[in-house]
Parts: sequence; C-alpha cells; structure tokens
Amino acid sequence: MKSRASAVQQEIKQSRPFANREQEAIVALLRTTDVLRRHLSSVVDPHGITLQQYNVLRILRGAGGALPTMEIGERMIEEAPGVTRMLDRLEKKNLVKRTRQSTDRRQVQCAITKEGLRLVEALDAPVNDADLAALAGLSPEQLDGFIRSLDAVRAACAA
Amino acid sequence: MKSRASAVQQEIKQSRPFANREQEAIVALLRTTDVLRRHLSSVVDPHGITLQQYNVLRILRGAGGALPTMEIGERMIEEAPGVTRMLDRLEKKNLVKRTRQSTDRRQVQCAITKEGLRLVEALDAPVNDADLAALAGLSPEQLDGFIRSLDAVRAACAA
DNA sequence: AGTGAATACTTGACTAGTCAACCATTCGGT
DNA sequence: ACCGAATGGTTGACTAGTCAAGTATTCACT
Repeated sequence: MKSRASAVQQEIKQSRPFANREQEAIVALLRTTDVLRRHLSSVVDPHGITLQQYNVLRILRGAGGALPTMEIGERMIEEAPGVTRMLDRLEKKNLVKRTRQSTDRRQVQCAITKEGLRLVEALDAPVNDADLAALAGLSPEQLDGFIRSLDAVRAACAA
Repeated sequence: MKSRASAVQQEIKQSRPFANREQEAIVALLRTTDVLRRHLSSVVDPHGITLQQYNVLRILRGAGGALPTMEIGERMIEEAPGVTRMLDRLEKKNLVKRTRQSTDRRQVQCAITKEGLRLVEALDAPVNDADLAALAGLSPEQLDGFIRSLDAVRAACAA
C-alpha cells in the first residue's frame, strides 16, 4: 500500500510523490471538481444552455421571485460584472427578464421567465441522475463525512 | 439537527431544502473548490502569476525535462488550444521556452526556464502553507476519507 | 436643500477554457 | 514511392471570470 502511487499521482504522472497528504488532497479536490463540471456540463449543454447559466436559472427559481443582480452574484460567489454579462446572455435567450425597480432605481430586478422555468424543470431529473451517478460510489456514511469535510474546508478558506 | 438548514443551504439562501443528500454534496463540492481556488490565487497572484500558470510551471518542473504541448494538456485535463495560449503567455514572461523537435517536427517541446524555476520554488512554501491551512480542520483520518471519496467521485464521473 | 459618500450596476481590458476548422508532419498500407 | 489517415498544434469565435474605472441613483449630514 505504502509503495503504490496514489490515484491522483498516477493521473498527473508526476515523478516525485506529494510532499504531504494535504497537498494530495488539494490536487484531488481541484481535479475532481474539474471532472465533475465536465460530467454535469455534458448533461446540460445539449439543452442549449451552459452549466453556469443553468445554475443562475436554478437560483432564480429557488428564490421564488425576482432578485437584484448583486444578490445573484452573492449566491454564486461571483463579482457583479460577470453576473451582468451572464444575465445579458440569458435575457437574449428569453430565459430571464430584467426590470429596473421604481423603489430603488439603482437595482435591477431579475426574474426567470416561463420559458426559463420550463427549461430548468426539464433538466431537474437528468441533472439529479447525474448527481446520483457521480456519488454512487459513496456509502451514506461516507457521503455525510464528505459533506462535513467540504464544509470544514470552506470554513477554513473563508477564515 | 434535522430541523437546522445545512451549511451550504444557508450560504445559497435557497428557500427549498435539497431534494437529497447527493445534491447537497455536489453543490458543496462545487462551491468549496470555488472558495479554495480564490484562497490559493491570493497566494500566487501577488507574484505576478495566475494559479493556472503556476500549475503549468509545477507540471514542467515535476516532469524533470521538456514536455510536448499535448502532454501538458493531458496532465491539466485541458484541451490543446487552451494550453497553446497559456504557453504563449508564459513564454512572453520568459518562464517557459518552446522549441520544435527535430525527431518529430509536429511536436513542440516545452521546458521551464531558470527564471520560471526560481519563481515556482519561491512559491513552494507559501502554497504549501495555504494547502495546510485549508485542510487544518480535518483530522488525519478525515483527510484519508476525504481523498478516498474524491477518488471515488472522479472514478464515477469518468465511467 | 445641497454636497459628499455609498450603493448598484455597467463597460473595458485581460486570463482562461471550449468547440470547430485548419495546416504541417508523420505513419500505414499497397 | 505514394496517397489517405492520423497526430500535433495553431487560430477564430464564444462563454466566463477578474480587476479597474465609470455612471446613475440614493443616503446621510449639515
């Protein structure tokens, strides 16, 4: 066991082993998310939408109503400029509608359209299937531990 | 416990709870990597280099010698065009040197320069510190389980 | 009421990643 | 030796994310 190269190390074909277990975990985390993103994209892309666009639409649906641009940015952990341009693209596809609010004319209220809603709903099942498939290798206990670990990493990075 | 909203759910302020534990794990994974990437970028960026550029330099150092463009792409899990342009930028900064090989004139051999090597070495300690900090909240056993889980997810997505 | 700071975006310029199309070189089979 | 296919890369066009700078509106305070 000790002598066998780890899964990640084989994948990156690095000659020297990892200096420590933490470094290995970081590389594994970055690579895994890369692979997962591709996995999910392959489900969403055929519907004429990108994974990020799907993500925004799901946020808007989950919000239950309109959200200002910056609020969307906070939920996506993304700066405002990126959100503005995402919304530009979504509006061009008629999946989102933007209106300036009269109470505070600085804000732009963003809402998902019926067409957008229909699209997200059509993707619910296939995306959930893909989620399940990605985690099929983990037992319920492993899954719990996994989520806890991720929470801990997020907390540590934020600190 | 059952009644309290999960960490991720609070963060995204979604009104409805996750349909299942797997969905929660997927969102947690995507968000965690996002946060981690920012965390690491903040260490690397001040040295005038991006996280991806650092990644390429580390691959080249780890290889011990020159690598053809496509080989770099495989280790980064990235398509060739992106790699070509990355190398363009790195070459402009004199951190990488490219030469066409005489044995197979289609290939472009890429090697890290002395300047590049010096830069990566200067980043070794701070990056390792950041890695350790990000995972400081996990016990050694948790860390092992975490890596195993990531390996399993990667395997499932590849399948 | 009036000015200066804060808020909510928007725009420009750049890094990065993807797909499709393209060129050059090499390989395989006859 | 030669022609078609495969390999290795580059270029163009697009999505996406970041920072810096700009605009419009609102707030806070005298």
